[in-house]
Amino acid sequence: MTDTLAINRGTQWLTSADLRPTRQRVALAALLVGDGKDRHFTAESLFASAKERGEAVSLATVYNTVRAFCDAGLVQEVTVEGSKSYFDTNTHDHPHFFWEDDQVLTDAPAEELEITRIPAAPEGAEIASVDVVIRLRKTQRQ
Amino acid sequence: MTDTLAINRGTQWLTSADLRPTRQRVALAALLVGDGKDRHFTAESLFASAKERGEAVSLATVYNTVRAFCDAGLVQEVTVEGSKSYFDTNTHDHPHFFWEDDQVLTDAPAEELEITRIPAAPEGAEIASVDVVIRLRKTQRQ
DNA sequence: TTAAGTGCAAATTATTTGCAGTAAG
DNA sequence: CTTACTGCAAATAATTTGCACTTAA
Repeated sequence: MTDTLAINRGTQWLTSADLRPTRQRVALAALLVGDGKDRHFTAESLFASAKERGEAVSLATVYNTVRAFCDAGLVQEVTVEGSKSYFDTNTHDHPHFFWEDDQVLTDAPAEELEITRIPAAPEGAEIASVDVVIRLRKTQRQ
Repeated sequence: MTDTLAINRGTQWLTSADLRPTRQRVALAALLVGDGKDRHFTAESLFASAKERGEAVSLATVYNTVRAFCDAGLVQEVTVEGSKSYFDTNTHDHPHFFWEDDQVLTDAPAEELEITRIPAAPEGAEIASVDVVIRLRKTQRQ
C-alpha cells in the first residue's frame, strides 16, 4: 500500500536540497510532493495528514521539518493569518485565495492577475516580494 | 503639557464608534489619531508609546482596547507577519510596505499601484479584500 | 563513528480570559 | 445604580528549544 512513486519523489525532493532523507522527512515529503500537485498546509495540518496515514512522526519534528523545508527553499511561507503559519509547495511568486470562513489557503490563477504598476521601493531598499492575498467570504445562498 | 487637541480628537474618534471614552481608551486614542496622521502599530508598540508618555495602562487593556478598536472598525488589522498582529488607523484598502529587517509596517503610495485585472472569486464566494504587501529588504551600501 | 535528526517535555511568545474591583452614563 | 471597563494573574495557542537517544552517511 506504500506508494513507491510518492516516496521516490519525496526522496529526490529532499536530496535536491541537500536534506538527509530520514524516515520522517521522506514520509512528510511524500505527503507534500508525492503526486506532483501543489499543496498548501500548516504544521498542524501536515501532522494530521501524517497521523492519518499511520506515519510515526512527532509534532515537534513536523514543526522542525517544515522549518527546514522552508529554509532550504523547498516550500514558501505564505502570510495570511495572525496565529498560524501557512506554507505552499509552489515556491513561485503567485497570488492566493484565503477562505476566511474555513481558514483555508488555495492558489489563485496567476494569469488572471494583472499588476501594471507597483510602488517603487523607497531609497535604500529593494523589493523582496509582492504578496497578493485575495480574501474570500462565502456568499450565503438562500 | 497634555495635548488638548489630541485628546479631543481621540475622544471624538471613540464616541463616533460608540465606544465609552474611558481614561485609558482616550489616552491610547490620542496616541493613535491625535495628530490626524495614519499610524501603524502592534499592541506591544502602542503599549510602549503609552508607557513612554507616562500613561497608566496595563498591557491586557491595550490588547483588549486594540481588539475593541478593530471590532468597531476604527482600525484595520494588516496581516504581514506570522507572530504579531499589526494594525493601521487608515481603514481604507491600500497597499503596504513591510520592512523585513526592522519588522516595521508603513503605507505604500496607493496611486503608484495599478491592478488592472483580478482573479474572480470562485463560485459561492465573494472577495472580502485584496491585500497587497510589498516586502522590502534593505540594500546594503558599501 | 560522528554529525545530524528525532522526540519528548519544558520554555517561549503573543494573546485572551476569569474575576474582583473601578468608573462612566 | 448598573453595566461596561480595567488590571492583574492564570490560561491558551502556536511554535521553539534543551537534551538524551537514534540513525544516515
